[in-house]
Amino acid sequence: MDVRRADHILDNLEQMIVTGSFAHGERLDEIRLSEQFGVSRTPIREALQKLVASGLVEQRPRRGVFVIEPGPVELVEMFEAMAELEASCGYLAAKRITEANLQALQDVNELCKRAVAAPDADKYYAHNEKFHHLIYEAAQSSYLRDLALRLQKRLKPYRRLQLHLRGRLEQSMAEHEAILRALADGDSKRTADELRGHVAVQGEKFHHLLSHLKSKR
Amino acid sequence: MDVRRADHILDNLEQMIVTGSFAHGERLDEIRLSEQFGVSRTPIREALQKLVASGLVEQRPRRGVFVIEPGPVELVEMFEAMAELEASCGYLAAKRITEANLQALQDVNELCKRAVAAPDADKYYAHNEKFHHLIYEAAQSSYLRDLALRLQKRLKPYRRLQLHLRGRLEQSMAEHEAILRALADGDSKRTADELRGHVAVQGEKFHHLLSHLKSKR
DNA sequence: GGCGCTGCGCTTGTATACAAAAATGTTGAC
DNA sequence: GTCAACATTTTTGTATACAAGCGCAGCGCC
Repeated sequence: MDVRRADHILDNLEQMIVTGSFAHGERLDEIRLSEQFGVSRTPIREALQKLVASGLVEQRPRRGVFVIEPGPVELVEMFEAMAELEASCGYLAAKRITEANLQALQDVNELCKRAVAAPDADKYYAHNEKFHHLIYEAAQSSYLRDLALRLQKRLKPYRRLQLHLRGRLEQSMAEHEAILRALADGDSKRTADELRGHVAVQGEKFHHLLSHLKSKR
Repeated sequence: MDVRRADHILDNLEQMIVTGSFAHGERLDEIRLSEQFGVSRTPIREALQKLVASGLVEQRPRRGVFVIEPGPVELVEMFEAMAELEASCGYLAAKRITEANLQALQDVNELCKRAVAAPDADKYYAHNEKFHHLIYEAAQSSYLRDLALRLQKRLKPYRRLQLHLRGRLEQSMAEHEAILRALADGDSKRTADELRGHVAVQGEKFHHLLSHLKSKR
């Protein structure tokens, strides 16, 4: 089953952090966590190290590890980087995509379209994610793909927030269509631009959402 | 001094791996390393975990960690990703670069030019690195900058190889000039293209070098 | 009253002991 | 001679014990 307890703990902690079980800047107490998970400090520390490496927490020597709640600036930067990574994947994908890949993308996009028509935001979210994963794959560069996957995962909780904005689903679909056309044409620059815009708009929407929430208080 | 032994060990191991102290696929023996460094297995394991996270080694559960010697395919993919990251940084930098940043770039480029004239490959290498770092900074996106820095560090040992190819220094300088012109013009797309080409050519040269070495055997 | 010093407790970092799984060597049957 | 099953050894993963630095309260000094 769980051959290594540390791996299990890592997944749990990751989940807890992204779902906000810890306050901003809170110290992750090794002893408390070890009691909570029913293991010794060793596997806890192992998991914490990996969290540090993944960038979810910050380690201050001899002080402990603290959860990093990225501020607005960091988040905008991350969305920006995501836009660039997607643009890069699209740039390469346009040159290398196979008929089969393109067909798969169109199929997934069809599913997206139906989710919009429903409308079923959750379903759309899932298919949309698949759509982007297919583009990462089509770029045929595992290093770039892994970068994109990692950052996408990191941004997941924030991307979800802005999905329920009115009209966003329809707009997103239109962008998908444009991306598909560019890919089908094998136009790498246009694909890159369309993808960059598609992701950047998410960052902007998110930014608006943030300022909105702020002004409300 | 060395408040945490594990950090020191990590740096050493990193160095040893990139300089080829270990054979391809060799298992990093925890006990041997702990004797070698004069510490217990605990800090060794901690360092190994970080190496796993950084992608220099691979961990197979209950088997140990093994050094990953990236094959030709992986290396080409990494150079490709580097080209894309640099292009992205350039794209953003062209929109955001300040006069001061631009001047700093031009100054460093002047140093590069002198190193070429000398010719001093080592000095050129150092200044060239600074040149690219300045571009990462000018992009004003710390996330993207960190990605670029990490991959650049990873590719360091391979990039060095192809620096002594005849005529490469002069060609590289010409590319730098083109990049600077595009940046000065604030032309983000041209900057991206120039940078992509500049880095991609390194990857290609490296590829040629590889096949050359292979055919020689 | 404010400030710095000192000692105690708490937490991290490291060493060692133990458990469990994989690698390896040995023996015996065919 | 080969192969498979078992025992031994080796190595990873986890628990516990110990060391060492940081924070903070209490105390004295200015």
